[in-house]
Amino acid sequence: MSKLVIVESPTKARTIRNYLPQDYRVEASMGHVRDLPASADEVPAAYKDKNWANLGVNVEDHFSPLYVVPKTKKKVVKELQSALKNADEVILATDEDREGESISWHLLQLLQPKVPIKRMVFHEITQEAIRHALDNCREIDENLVHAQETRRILDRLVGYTLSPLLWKKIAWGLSAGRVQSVAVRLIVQRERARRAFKTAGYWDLKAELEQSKNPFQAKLATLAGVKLATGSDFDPNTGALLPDKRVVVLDEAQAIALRDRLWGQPWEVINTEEKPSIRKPSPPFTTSTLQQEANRKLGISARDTMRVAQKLYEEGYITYMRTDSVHLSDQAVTAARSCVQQMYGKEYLSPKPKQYTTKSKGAQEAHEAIRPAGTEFRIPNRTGLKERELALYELIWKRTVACQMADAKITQLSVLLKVEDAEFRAGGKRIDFPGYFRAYVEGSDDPDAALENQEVILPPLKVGDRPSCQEINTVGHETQPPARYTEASLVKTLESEGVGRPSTYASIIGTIIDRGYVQMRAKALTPTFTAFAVVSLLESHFPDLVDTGFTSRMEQKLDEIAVGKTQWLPYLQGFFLGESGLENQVKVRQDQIDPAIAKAIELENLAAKVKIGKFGPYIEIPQGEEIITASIPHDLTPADLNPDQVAVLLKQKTEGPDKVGAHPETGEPIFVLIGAYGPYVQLGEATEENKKPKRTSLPKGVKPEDVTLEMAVGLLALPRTLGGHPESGKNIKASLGRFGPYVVHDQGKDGKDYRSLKGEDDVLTITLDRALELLAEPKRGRGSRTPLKQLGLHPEDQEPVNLFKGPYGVYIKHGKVNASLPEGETEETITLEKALPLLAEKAASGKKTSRKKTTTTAKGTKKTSTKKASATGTAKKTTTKRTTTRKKSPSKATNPDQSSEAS
DNA sequence: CAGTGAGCGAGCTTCCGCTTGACTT
Repeated sequence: MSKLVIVESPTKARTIRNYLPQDYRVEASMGHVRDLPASADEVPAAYKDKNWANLGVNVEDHFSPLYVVPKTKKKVVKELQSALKNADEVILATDEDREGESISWHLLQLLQPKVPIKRMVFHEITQEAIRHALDNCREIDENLVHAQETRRILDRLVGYTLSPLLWKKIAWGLSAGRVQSVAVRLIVQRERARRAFKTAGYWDLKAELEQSKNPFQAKLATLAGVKLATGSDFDPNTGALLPDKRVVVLDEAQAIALRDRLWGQPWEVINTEEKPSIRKPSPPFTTSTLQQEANRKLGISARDTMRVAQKLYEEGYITYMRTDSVHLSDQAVTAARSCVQQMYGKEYLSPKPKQYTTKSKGAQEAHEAIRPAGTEFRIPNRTGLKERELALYELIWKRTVACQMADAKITQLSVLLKVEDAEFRAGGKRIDFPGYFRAYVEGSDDPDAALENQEVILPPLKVGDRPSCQEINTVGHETQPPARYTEASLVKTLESEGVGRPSTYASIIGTIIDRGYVQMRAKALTPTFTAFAVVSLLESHFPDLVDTGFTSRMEQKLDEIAVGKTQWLPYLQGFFLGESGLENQVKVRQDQIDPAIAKAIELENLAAKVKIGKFGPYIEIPQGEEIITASIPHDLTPADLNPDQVAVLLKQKTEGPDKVGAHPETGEPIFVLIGAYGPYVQLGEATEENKKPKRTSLPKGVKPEDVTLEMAVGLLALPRTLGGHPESGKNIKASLGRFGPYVVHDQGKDGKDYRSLKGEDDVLTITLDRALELLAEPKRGRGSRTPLKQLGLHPEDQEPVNLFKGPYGVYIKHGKVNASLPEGETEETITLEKALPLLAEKAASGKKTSRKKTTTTAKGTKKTSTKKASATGTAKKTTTKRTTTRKKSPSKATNPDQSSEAS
């Protein structure tokens, strides 16, 4: 018998195993093990007919939730159950935050252990900390569990009542939620501000001066005693000059006149100022700040940052990467300080060890800040890490070490000069002591601020000096509209408002892109027409829910619930039930909202009306009696749509499409049109008998106006046969596909071998030789790398059975079936004979039902059958039987008498 | 993929947060 310890992550399990006695077995739960049913096919048969089955919460019965084990967690639960059989004690060691406490509670509910149970928490993985935790076990904190459950239920209620309203009023498959809708709204608000922004121009003067042969620069500061306008005097949102600003704004002519008037006049220094200041190092990384900095300094997306960080964590380089805490353990502080001393010397050490305090709203601080792991930090270039992993580790190392370094000491210099009635200012900066600048300077979205650690030298100047003027230049400025959000700046805003959690920042952006609310343009998050429509609806009917303050108010209540100050049930009742509750509010809106209005988007300066249709956005223009409609290409957002483009779309409909010419052989006309998937060429007109004339999209980069007759004929003739393959004799063809131009070697029943064309290739002119060259290159991507070892051919189909190395170990591959090596087998010991039964077993069990998301957005015309679950009645039944289901209201959790109704 | 936009009306979409999975068609 042994003691079973359950933690959340397998990596953590592996580490703490070393610090526990031999008779302790450590397993990982892999996060939550139960949840509300995600969709209809997860609802157990016994609940299918309940009207709340889909919601997963029985609002009428004390908001009792229906919990199921999701398909992906069945395996983990099974393993935990079998581990439990040999245990004489269970120790729940999940994280000490709201979600972690809840995971422990769910494990208890699900496993129903008959042996003693303990709850243990620790914040550091050291021998001492774990021993201490083991000696100080406690009970599960029911209040904290209630707080989590309240959060979970509230999110479900918001998401699953608002989303259906959007389906009815705007478009199929849309979504709304406490977090995503706030994110989308922020992005839409920013775009609105950009649209409303009026660029303003202002001018100033810059003088090139010289004092004792030392050149320096000065900028016009005041004119006749009045301050000259600078960028900060304009409203960043509208671009207009802020009211009540006593400033003078120069236009170009005035600036030139002033320059000419001042030219040749004597200059005099009238004041000098020296202001000492210090800069303090930024706190160590949290998930959010790491994502921001990796994005700014390394150009890595939030998702990739987390992937790389996970790898570093698993390999023991850094501490846990999903955290909202800036706390450093004592050993971390000591390690950082010893790094400073060794690498930079004693004078660079901060006088005292530094601790930072977390400022974000709603932080739960279950973990440390992200830092190099261990009691001694490994020096980045001695780790053997490469590329992104090295870059990210180095970033983390520097930031952590900088935390324990001395402040930087700077002197700001300011010299005021007078010429006629104008005053110029020269600014300088002297770094008296670089301090932590030696290790780390925080990146910034503002390029000017990135110069933080650079000196600006001024010659020694004193009052009464008369420097000579070499040159005066006029400088024009234009106010810039507020920048679109990037991943980094959105995460920053969400975090500071307390919206979303470390584990979700990276996926929030994925969600709103998947739903078709946002497109990524270079680094800028650009909202779509759908986002405009959805945000308008939510703002006018549910303003509270899409306000950033909603989450902070919720968090406040949850905190009260966690300490027992507030009851969870009345809070949910107040939120959902009654006259002003969400349920009724949605019902009322159901009748009030006119879909025609909800689907329409008002954009100023645009005669056309934009509407959200079944297949995406389209424009609508009244033309006399009738209304003309035209699709807007899917990759066009409100930011791109201007009157010119509207005119083109309109013209195509009224005057017919642009004719490129007549086909040289058939004489049929060829047109260029713009549709939802962008510009395309069409042979002949669409008529009753020829409903679908031949059409081909233009290749990327080709503009509709550049299409020649020759090109159009070539495109319409695709796919083009290049000739036979010298070995197989089968045809090689070139064509355009979903992912751009390609060549294909069609080997009949042996499948097709595809290669994408490279940048320099043209699908219309590519030769057979070049195609063969491309086909000879190995396929890109991981699926077709060279195998580690070839085991031989499968006796059934004579297809190769090979060994590959994946990120999770070596696996056997036969066609599409992958099987991992069983315990005890290695690359050397495995043979074809041993591999065959493994593959057969995998093929039998591997009838994956994982539903593939279509890549089309909300409006996508999904062609795949959505009736998978009901189509196989028998399969469904067995699934339901295996589902461990418990309906249990948390209030009953402490009352064992009532839990017998379960299952 | 397909160049539509009305609507017979079955059955479906959708939330947030915790974790790793096994790749790619």
